[in-house]
Amino acid sequence: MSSRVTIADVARAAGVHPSTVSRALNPATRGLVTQAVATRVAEAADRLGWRPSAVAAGLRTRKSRTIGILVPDLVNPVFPPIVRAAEARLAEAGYVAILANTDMDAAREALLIERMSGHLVDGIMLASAASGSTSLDLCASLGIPVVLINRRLQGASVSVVVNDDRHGMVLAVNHLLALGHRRIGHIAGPTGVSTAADRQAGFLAALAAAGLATDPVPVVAADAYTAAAGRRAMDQLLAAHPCSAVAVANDMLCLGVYDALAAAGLRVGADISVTGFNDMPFVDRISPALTTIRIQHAEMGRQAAEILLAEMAASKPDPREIVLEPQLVVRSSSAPASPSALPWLSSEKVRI
Amino acid sequence: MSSRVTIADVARAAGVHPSTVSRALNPATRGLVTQAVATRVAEAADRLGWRPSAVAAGLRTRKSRTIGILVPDLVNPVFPPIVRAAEARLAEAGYVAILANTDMDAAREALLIERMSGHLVDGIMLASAASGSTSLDLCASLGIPVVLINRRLQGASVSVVVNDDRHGMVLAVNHLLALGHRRIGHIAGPTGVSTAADRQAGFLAALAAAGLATDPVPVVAADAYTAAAGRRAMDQLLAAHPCSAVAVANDMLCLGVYDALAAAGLRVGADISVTGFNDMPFVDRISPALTTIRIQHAEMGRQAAEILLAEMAASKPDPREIVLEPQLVVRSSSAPASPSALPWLSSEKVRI
DNA sequence: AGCCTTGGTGCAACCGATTGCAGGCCGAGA
DNA sequence: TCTCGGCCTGCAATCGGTTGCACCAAGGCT
Repeated sequence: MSSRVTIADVARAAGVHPSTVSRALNPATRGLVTQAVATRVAEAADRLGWRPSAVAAGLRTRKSRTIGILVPDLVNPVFPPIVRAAEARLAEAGYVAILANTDMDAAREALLIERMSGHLVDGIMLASAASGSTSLDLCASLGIPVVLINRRLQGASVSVVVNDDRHGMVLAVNHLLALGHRRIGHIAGPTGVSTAADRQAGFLAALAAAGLATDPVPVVAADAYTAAAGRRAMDQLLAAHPCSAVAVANDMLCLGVYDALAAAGLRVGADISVTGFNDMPFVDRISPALTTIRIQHAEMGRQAAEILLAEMAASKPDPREIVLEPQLVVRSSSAPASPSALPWLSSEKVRI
Repeated sequence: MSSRVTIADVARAAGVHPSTVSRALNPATRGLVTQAVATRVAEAADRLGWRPSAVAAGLRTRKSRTIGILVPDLVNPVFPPIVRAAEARLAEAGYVAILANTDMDAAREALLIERMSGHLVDGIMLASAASGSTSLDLCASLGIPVVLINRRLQGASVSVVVNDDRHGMVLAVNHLLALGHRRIGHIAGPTGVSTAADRQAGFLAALAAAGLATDPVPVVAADAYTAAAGRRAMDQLLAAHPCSAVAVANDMLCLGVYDALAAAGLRVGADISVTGFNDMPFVDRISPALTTIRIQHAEMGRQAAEILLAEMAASKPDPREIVLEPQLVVRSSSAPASPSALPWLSSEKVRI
């Protein structure tokens, strides 16, 4: 009971050598032994209740069938679907996932990577890597394949799975344009983050394509992807750039944007239109329901797992880049622009 | 570069035997070697860039400094805070967490547990164990300490960390009573789940304590903790038990309850009051903001980790039961009962 | 018939750290 | 000065599979 059943026990029971048991029990090497022996061994194994020791095998093979997943903060609703899907795909392939939260702390991240390396993880999925992070170098020096999720990183020669953030924002802005809006503001994400940069680029490109002036640039950058930052940014935008619609870089920011607009006495979806980005859970339940850009979160996790599995099987690095297409989801926070409904916009003229 | 630095390399560099290196590098055994040797070894170790191999150590010690966390579905917003807090506490103690989703599938759960056992997990945290599951027996036979989170299990002799569900529901009902409601319904969770049973018990107890009749019992059980199930249950409740307030067993159910009430033309927080349970993220953002019972999710994860750490250190099982206190959070979905605002309640009389 | 190939199995080293046991050295007590 | 005990350190076995290599038997080929 207390002592584990080993292949030596199985070997004794089946009357063969331990190495034969190993070969018979491992699907990859089963072909090396006679069919008859294989079945005899298999039967002895489960009669004795043998269970493979991933640890022992890992020590010898230097592979643990384990992969590490690093997210900044699992409580951020963006990550659970990613982790979920990745874990599902990995489990299918016989892998287990080690999860850890980095809290966006570089030192902590490095520590976690080293610890995971001690557990011989075969690969690491890095979600929302911070720019300027040395984690990639660390993984490289440890010889661990990496795949970045959600955020791209400058000049990184590793595989990435990201959303087409630029195009997503173009979809949002075009939607607002189609509703007749001409004065559209943008609340950007924190600087140094690829999602923020790409979405802002999409915003400007869409305005330019529509022939709308972007001088002064009606953009305010939030300092984090949080509701509080969204509120502050929207307050600034209201003061600096009167507009009838605002394309926001992130759903979480929108919560704060809603607050700022409510405080300013503006009705979202009536006096002013708002679009978000991510389609995180429950934004269809807030009031008014948020028009936003849906990201294929689960698909991101799945693809990342797929890439890592391929990369671990292959011997060469061969970094790939998967860009997933986002989708516009129209709800009630965006509505046609109607000049009469926007008295605050004409305040300048009124003053004359 | 490719070959890992081992204690043998360090031993050579420091001019001592590998076993001495092991003792010098392991904090627990450092006292066995001379101070001078310890520092010489430590210095050689980090000059060479030695990193401990948890796998090799684990093979020998039969401890992996790894624990498994099993949740039904990470996407359910209840779990991320639990997992997050547990992982944080475990990381502090030098452990890593293996996460897996069971999908409420018993076979899958068993497979995952066996796989984790192969990775020599030192303990397992089981969130929302299904009743009638054999997982506990499996863990026992594998000799793995377990702690249950969120849901209790009948006659299980393992540690648990749960919320005081009964008391939480009493808080909700008392709140509704204080608002003047006398006809209060209950939408219960799926049968066989401890949270559902305990909350329903709390509901009935609170009504009884207030001297209100519970015959017929104004309860409808949802068949799952989902919005869709909530909607169906509310439709049934509306048909069977006219009431001015409904205490719902779970926030997710409330989303469906809101839908059902909207479809029936009833305004939540005006025509009818609703209370939820869990205080999951963003229910303060839905319209109307949900009055609910806050559970200490993070604390649950932290305590579970704490128990597991203690249990692994000790040699005896000593199962503990931690019951955390919930808290009423009043928002806009609950309001004073005013007969005039509830014409639909008096429909029977109107018909006369 | 003799030789070579091929398939199947056994042998033993190996992955990297841990630990019980033995032995050496040194200081203290007789 | 001799002995005993304690403190360090070295030795080697061990954890449980994996795998390169050797070996053997059987079958095919000339």
